[in-house]
Amino acid sequence: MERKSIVTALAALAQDSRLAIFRLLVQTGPEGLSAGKIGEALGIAPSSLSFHMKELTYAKLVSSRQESRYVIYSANFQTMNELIGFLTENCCHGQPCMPALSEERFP
Amino acid sequence: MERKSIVTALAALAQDSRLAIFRLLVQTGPEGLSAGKIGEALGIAPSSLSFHMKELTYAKLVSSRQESRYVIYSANFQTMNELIGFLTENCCHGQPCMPALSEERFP
DNA sequence: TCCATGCTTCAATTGTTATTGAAATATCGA
DNA sequence: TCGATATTTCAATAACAATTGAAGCATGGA
Repeated sequence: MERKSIVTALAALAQDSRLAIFRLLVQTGPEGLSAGKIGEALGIAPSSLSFHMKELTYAKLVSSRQESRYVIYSANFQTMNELIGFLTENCCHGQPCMPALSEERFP
Repeated sequence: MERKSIVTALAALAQDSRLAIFRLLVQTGPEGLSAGKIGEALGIAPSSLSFHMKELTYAKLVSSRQESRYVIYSANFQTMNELIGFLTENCCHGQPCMPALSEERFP
């Protein structure tokens, strides 16, 4: 993942509604949620939601699939990981620095 | 860490220069770097750098200390971790989802 | 085929952010 | 004390992002 894509992903997450959407989808898992459910769960107007989903999709943080007349969105876990990896890469010259923080992060 | 602080931190990182600054400081470790060194390393003008450091400081992603006439900045690792924790919290309802990703992230 | 539902697109408005150069402040060494 | 170095502040400009409501486009059921 290149630096430009990382900035795009961070910018996509750096917004109240989108951060809430992304987290909801992360917690929901691969089965995802329809646009309608997301909007309802978070109190976001349809056109506004659509705008935000487009940003998240462009940043490759979520994927969508059509299911009859619903659009189902789900989190893209790989992008999330590449993001985290980028931020922490080669931390402290690779020297031991935070032994307490290496617990399992993904179940 | 509250959601508002998370958005602030993400917004601080969602910018080319600041992401580069933060990464440089993460890789440098606790000893940190002076403002001048950072600007020189990344080709950022002093006033612009100062603006960005203020953003990163406000977001608690970096800390600074005065050392004679230099200002030394260093990454705030705790904030970085809280950020990562927030994004991945309760991933997939807590069900196993990505066993391959649990390798140590911090040396 | 027609209507209702689910979602997206568009245009306008408003607010926020980055960059620049010049000026200010503060510390150090001669 | 004076000049040089290190950094921050300020004001102006230009670019970008979020929200709203109305209109558009599919899909599915009566």
